[in-house]
Amino acid sequence: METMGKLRRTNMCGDLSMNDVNKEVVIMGWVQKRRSLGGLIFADLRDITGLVQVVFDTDYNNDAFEKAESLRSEFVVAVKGEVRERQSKNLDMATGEIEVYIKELKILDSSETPPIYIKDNDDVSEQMRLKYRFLDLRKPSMQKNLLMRSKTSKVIRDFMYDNGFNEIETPFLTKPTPEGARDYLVPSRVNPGKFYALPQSPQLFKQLLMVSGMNRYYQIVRCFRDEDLRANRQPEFTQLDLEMSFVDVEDVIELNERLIQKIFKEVRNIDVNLPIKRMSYQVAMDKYGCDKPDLRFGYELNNISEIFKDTEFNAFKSTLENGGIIKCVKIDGSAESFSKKGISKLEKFVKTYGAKGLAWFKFENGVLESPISKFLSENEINALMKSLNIKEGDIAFIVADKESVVNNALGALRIEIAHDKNLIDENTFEMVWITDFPLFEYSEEEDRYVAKHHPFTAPVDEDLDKLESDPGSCRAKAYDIVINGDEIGGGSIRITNRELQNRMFKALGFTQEEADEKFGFLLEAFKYGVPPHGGLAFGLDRLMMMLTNSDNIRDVIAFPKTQSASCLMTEAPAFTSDKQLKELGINVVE
RNA sequence: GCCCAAGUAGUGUAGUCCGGCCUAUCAUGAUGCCCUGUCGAGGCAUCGACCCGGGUUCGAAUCCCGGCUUGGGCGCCA
Repeated sequence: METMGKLRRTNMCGDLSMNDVNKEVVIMGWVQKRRSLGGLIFADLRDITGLVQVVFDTDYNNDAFEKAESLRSEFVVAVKGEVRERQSKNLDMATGEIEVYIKELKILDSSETPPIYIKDNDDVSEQMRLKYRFLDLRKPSMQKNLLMRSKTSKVIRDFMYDNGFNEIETPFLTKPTPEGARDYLVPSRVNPGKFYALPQSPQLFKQLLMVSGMNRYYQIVRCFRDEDLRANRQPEFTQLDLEMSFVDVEDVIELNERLIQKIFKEVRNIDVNLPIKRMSYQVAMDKYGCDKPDLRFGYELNNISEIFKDTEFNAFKSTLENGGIIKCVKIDGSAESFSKKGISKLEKFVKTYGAKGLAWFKFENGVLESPISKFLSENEINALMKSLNIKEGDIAFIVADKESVVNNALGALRIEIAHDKNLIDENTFEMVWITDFPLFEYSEEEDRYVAKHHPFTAPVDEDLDKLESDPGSCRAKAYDIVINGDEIGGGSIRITNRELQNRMFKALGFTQEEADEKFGFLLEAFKYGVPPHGGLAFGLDRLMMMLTNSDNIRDVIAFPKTQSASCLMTEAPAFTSDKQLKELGINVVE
């Protein structure tokens, strides 16, 4: 192998163009592909900017040609040569109008045959990609994603700086949290038996920074949650976390809209019109069955409980008697595309969300078809047809169950059908703020109210009185930004009054002692003058999925974890030595 | 914790339902040779694989049981 010697790059591969013809250039990079024609060798040279064809010609420079015969894929080389206009241009290639005739070749490193191809859309398994991530990241699409992520961070930092935010770091070694996701724990060597937790978010620290008078804080920060993974969930992920003093809901939303607008403009050259639309939590649940509606298509849900209030049909009757509801989603004019087999697949689909079944009505060739029509009265059928405005070719799917199951199942079904029917345009971005979240939700498992957002979220002013009397109907000063059915960010105005915070803890079922033990430092800080404040956190990884049109979070993270939270490249997590465990005061299991 | 899908040369696959004709298909790759306008280069030759463990059977890539790994989903994710 050789060194670069005195050679230094004058140009990047992908930047060369007709403007460089006849110039002498030095470029360096990886051999994408060598094509030998005997006395003439072509090679595509790759660096982060792209590919350029280099030519080794016996008639031009025989020394370079002879060395080039040993070149193989992924060898690292430095070449000096002359840019020439091509005889036959390759218009599929960004630099296809030119090529570089090589007069000096230095082979800086060789390479074994790579276990995966270095090209996009290579069909290689996720397992191989992750094990050889350093090679996977050589692919243009992955480099493009990571560069876009880098640019997004820069746009964010510029915006935050220009708007008076201060970037302040908060600890990674912090205190286990009682509510919320499972913590990743870190044993303390000098405090045997005690543990730090990695932060699920810097929530309390950023609030304390407001108490400190830092006015506006932000951080692009890693957060950790020891929960099961999904296509858009990693155990460690990155948030743009921000907090502002002396603000209410409108101020936070207004600032963040401008940030979103700027990101989409500068990163993707997409115009986002402000203000972004708003929707209350209640409306979102009623119409879309979830608090992160995908608004790129219709298929709204309809509550049809009223129609069946006196029904004799047992399945509906008992549902209503037990406090459940009946909702449906109507699919316009495509009844014929739903075969019996297709419908039974959808039924199986909704069952994964807890629905007991999926009823349907199909109106085709003037005939109403339904597996349950014989159980319903003519009045009920007519009322249903009328209220849903069912026309020729329509089909409606119905789920009857308790409200959460109905919303869950039909909310997912409308998305599933939209996907099946290819209704979703990947290049549109439908954004919506979801507001007026409930402050609490009831946890059957714990038999108490838990915070819907988190325990530091302020109730809306009008609902303050109901904190004790009717917690279930209290709304929160909380808001989520949803893009294309994905929750991209969320936040709230915080409680800044010690008394109110104590009432909140009480409503959540904490005793004073528990509250003091878990959040004493916050309550202590609240004794000393707290400005009104609130903020928001964006899931940066999910935002990058949007911006890069990725359907998987791993494609926007350089070194992600697998579904079982391991890293196939480093083989983390790993067993450690008994010595290390003993030092940490952890009993060694024999 | 649960459900679903997958695991065959370096890589991607066919074969698996219905066991034997599998000495396992094809593509790509790698290696060597030929070739001065290729760019999905071409031609000739060669190389290379049934996830692990157990079982059924005369016989298992194929059937059964257990496990591991990867992906998707439910629960979970304040």
